[in-house]
Amino acid sequence: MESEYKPREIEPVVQERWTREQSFAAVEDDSREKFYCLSMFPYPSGKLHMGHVRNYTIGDVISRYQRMCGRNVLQPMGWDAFGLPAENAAIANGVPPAEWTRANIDTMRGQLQRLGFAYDWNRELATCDPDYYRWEQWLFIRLLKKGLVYRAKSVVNWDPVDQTVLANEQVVEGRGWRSGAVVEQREIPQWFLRITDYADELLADLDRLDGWPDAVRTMQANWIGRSEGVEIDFAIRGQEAPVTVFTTRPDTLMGATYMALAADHPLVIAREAADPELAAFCRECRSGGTAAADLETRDKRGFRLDLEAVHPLSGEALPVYVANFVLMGYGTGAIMSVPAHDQRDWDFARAYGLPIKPVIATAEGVAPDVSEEAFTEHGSLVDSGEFTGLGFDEAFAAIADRLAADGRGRRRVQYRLRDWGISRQRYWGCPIPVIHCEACGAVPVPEADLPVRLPEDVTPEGAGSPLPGRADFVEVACPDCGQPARRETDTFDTFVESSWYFARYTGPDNDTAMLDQRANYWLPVDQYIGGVEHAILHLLYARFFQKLLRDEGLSAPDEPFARLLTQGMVLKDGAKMSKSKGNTVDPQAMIDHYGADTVRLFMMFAAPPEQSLEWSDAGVEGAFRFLKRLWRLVADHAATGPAPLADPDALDGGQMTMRRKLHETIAKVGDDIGRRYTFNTAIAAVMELCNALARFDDDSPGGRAVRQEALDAVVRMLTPIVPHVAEVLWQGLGHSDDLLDAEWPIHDPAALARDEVELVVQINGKVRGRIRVAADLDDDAIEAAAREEPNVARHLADQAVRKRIVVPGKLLNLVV
RNA sequence: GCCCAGGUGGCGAAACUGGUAAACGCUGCGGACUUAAAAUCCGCUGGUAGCAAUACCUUGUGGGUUCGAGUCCCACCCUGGGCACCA
Repeated sequence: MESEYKPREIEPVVQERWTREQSFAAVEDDSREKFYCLSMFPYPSGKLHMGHVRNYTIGDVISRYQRMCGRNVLQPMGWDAFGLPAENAAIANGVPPAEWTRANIDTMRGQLQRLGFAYDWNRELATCDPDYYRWEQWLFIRLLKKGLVYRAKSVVNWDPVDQTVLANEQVVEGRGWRSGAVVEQREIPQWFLRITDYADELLADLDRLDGWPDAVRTMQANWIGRSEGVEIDFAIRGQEAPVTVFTTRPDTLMGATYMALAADHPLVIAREAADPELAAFCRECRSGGTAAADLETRDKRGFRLDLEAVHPLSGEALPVYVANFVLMGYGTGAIMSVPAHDQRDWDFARAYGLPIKPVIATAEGVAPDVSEEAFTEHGSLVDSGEFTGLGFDEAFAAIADRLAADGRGRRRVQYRLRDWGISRQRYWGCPIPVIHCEACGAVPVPEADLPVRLPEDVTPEGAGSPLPGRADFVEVACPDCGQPARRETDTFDTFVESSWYFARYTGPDNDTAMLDQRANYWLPVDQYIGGVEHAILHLLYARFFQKLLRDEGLSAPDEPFARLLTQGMVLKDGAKMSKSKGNTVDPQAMIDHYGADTVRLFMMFAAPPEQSLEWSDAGVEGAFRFLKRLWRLVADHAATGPAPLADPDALDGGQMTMRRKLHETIAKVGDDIGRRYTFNTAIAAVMELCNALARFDDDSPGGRAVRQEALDAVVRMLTPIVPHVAEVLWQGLGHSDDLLDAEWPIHDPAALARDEVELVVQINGKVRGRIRVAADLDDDAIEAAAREEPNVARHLADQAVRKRIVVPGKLLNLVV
C-alpha cells in the first residue's frame, strides 16, 4: 500500500464502489433482524451546515455499526422541503420557491454523498413532491370524515400595514419585521387536528419509551400537562349565564377574592362596544404577538368591570377584572383568583389593592404570613366554614362534591395541550384538500381528484399568499352540488409533512397507497437522531401521527421511534453557529481540505453526541494527524509481509500485555458505540491502543501476530466513523472481503485476565499510596501489604484502625 | 414568566453503579531530525510550597449526608434549548 495517507485520492474511489455496487440499498428480508436508523431530514436551506454534518455522522456511525453486527439496516434520507425560507428567498431574489428548493436539494444531496453516508438513495423523498403530499391530503380527508378534524377560529399575528398573517419568527418586539407596524392579534377560521383526543395515550405511552432521554419525556409530559381539577360556575349579578372557571385548587375556593377574564372572553366582548375605556384596554391586550414568551413576560395589568361575581359557596360579591395574563386559549378564559395561595394572583391583588385572604394553614397549623408572598403549598384549611380542618385531598373532594350537588361545578381533567392548528396562510406548503361551497359548506376533495397540486410557477412578492389570487387554482366546481365554489387556499403547517415521513420511507414508490406491507417490516424506527430543539413539537406530532396511522390500520406500532438520541448544537466561540452571528464554518471547505473522514472523526471525537460541540480548527488538524499516524502504523506493518495467526497460549509477557490492552479496548469500544453512544470515548480508547501499538516494537512472529490481530480490530472498530480510509487499510492488512459486512470485533474474555492489580490506599479517604498485589488477595493480606508502603506507614503511625473499606480490585480505605 | 438541560485545567473533554479528578485530543514550552522551514518523533504541561520525597488546595457559589462527593440532598448564581405560525 501507499506510504502516505491521501484522502482526496482514496475517498472518491471508495464512494464510487459503494455507488456501483448499490452497497446501501435496503431490501426487506423476513429472515434477518432489521434495523431502521433515521436521522431527522433537513430543510433544504441552501447548503449543509455543521449541525447537519454532526447529526448525519451520528446516524451513519450507528447504521454502519449495526450492519457489522449483522442487522439488515435501512438508512434513508430526504427533504423537509416546504417552508417559509423558500418564500423569503423568492421575495429577495425573485426565484420561484419550487425552483430555489430543488436547486438547494441538488446541492445538499451532493454534499451528503461527498461525506460518504450510507443512505439508500433509492428511497429519497421530498415533501414538496405531489407523490408525497397527496397521501397527506388523503389521510387528512379520512380524518375529516372520522371527526378528528374540525374548523374553528383562533388567533394569529396580523400585520395591519402589510395586511398579512405573520409567523412568530416574523414578529420582532411586537412589530412586523418588514412593515415595523405594531402587530395585532386577530381571530380567523382555521383547521384543527384533535390531538387532545390522544392526550392521555400520548402521556401514558411516555412511560414505555425507555429508549428516550428522560429530559425529553419529562418535557413532553409537562407539555401535555394533565391536571385534575374542578370547573366552577360563578353566577354574575344581573346576567343570565354564569362564568365558568377551572381550578386545580378547589380547596382554596373560600380564599377567592376576585375573578379575572380574558380580553377575548364573550362577556368582555359583549361589553366592549358600550365602553370605550374597556375597548381601549382590550385593544392593548390584543396588541403585540401571540407567542407565549411575550404574553407571559408582560406586566400584569387589569381593568375593573362593573360586574359582580357571586361566590358559589359564601354568596359573597367578588369584583370582576379583565386581565392581560388570562388567555382565552387556555382553560375557560376565566379564573377565580386566590391571592393568598397563588403568586400571580398575589402580585395582581397587590397592584390593584384587592383583599388577600389566607385559607390554607402552614405545617404548624396556623394561617400563613402572606404579607410578602403567596403561600402555595398544600395544607389543611382554615377560615373556610364547614370545610375548615380538612386536608388537601379531603377538601378537594368535599368542595367538588358540594359544588356538584348544587349544580355549580364538576370535576374535570384539563390538559395544557391544545388541539393542533394546522392551517397556514402561506403559499409554499401542501394545499389543504377542501372546497368551500356556499350551499354545501366545506367539502373534502374527492379521493379521485388527489393530489390537489400546488401551482409551482409562482413567485411570492411579499404581502400574503399568492394563492387566493390564482383563479386557476381557486375557482372550482363543488364536488357535491357542482355549483361554482372556492378552493381552500391555506396550506398545512409543515410539521404535518414531518410527522409521517419516517413511515413513507418504507415504500416511497407506492403510487396506489400511503403505506404497504414494507411498513410492517421496517417500523418502528429503531433509532431516531436529531436536534434537541425538536424535543417537544416535532416529536409529539410524529408520535400523534403514528397513532393516527395505527388507528387507520396503516401501521401497527403504537410509537414511531423506539430509541431517540437528541444531538447537541455545534458552537463556535461559545455561540451557536449561525449566519447572523457570522461564526459559521463551511463543512465543504473542511471536506475539500481534509477529506470526509477527518471531518467525521473530529465531529465524533470532540464531544459526546448529546452535548453541544465546540468547533476547533486545531482539533480538526488533530483528527487528521491521528489518521495519518494510523495509516503509517498499518503501512509499516503491511510492508513487513503477511503476519502469522496469533496463538494466545504461546505469547510472552509483553505480547500478553499488548493483547490484553487490545481486548480491553474491544470490550470498551463495543460498549461505548453499541450501548452508551459515547463515540468520543470509543475513539479515545482506540487512540490509546494505537499509542500502545506504536510503542510495541516486537518484530518476532508472536509480536507480529499480535499486531496484526490488533490492527484488524482497530480498522473494524473505526469503520463506522471513518469508512473510507478504513476500507483501504483493510485491504492493506491483506483482506479481500467487504469491510461493510465484516464482523464487529468481539473481545476474548480469557485475554482480560490479570494476576496482579494495583490498589489505591487511602487513609481517612485521602490517597496515601498505591500497592501492587495478587488479584485474589484477601482483605487482611491487602491491609498488611498496605502497611508496608512507607508513606502509608508514616500516615498511619500508631493510630488504631477503626474501620476498613475494601473495594475489590480498586481501593483500600483505612479509617483511623 | 413557565418547562428541560448544562457549568470540571490555558481549550474540547474523561471519570458509566458514591471509590485514584483531569484518560484522549488540542494549545504552549523544551528537545531530536533538517542548510532552513514544514512534516514527523521524544519529553513536560491544574495551582501553591519544596532540591526532592511529599504536603496542602482545586470540579459555578454556599450549606448538608457519607469512611469517602464532580457524582446524592437543600438553597442560590450563570449559560444554553423549548414555549404551539422558524425548522
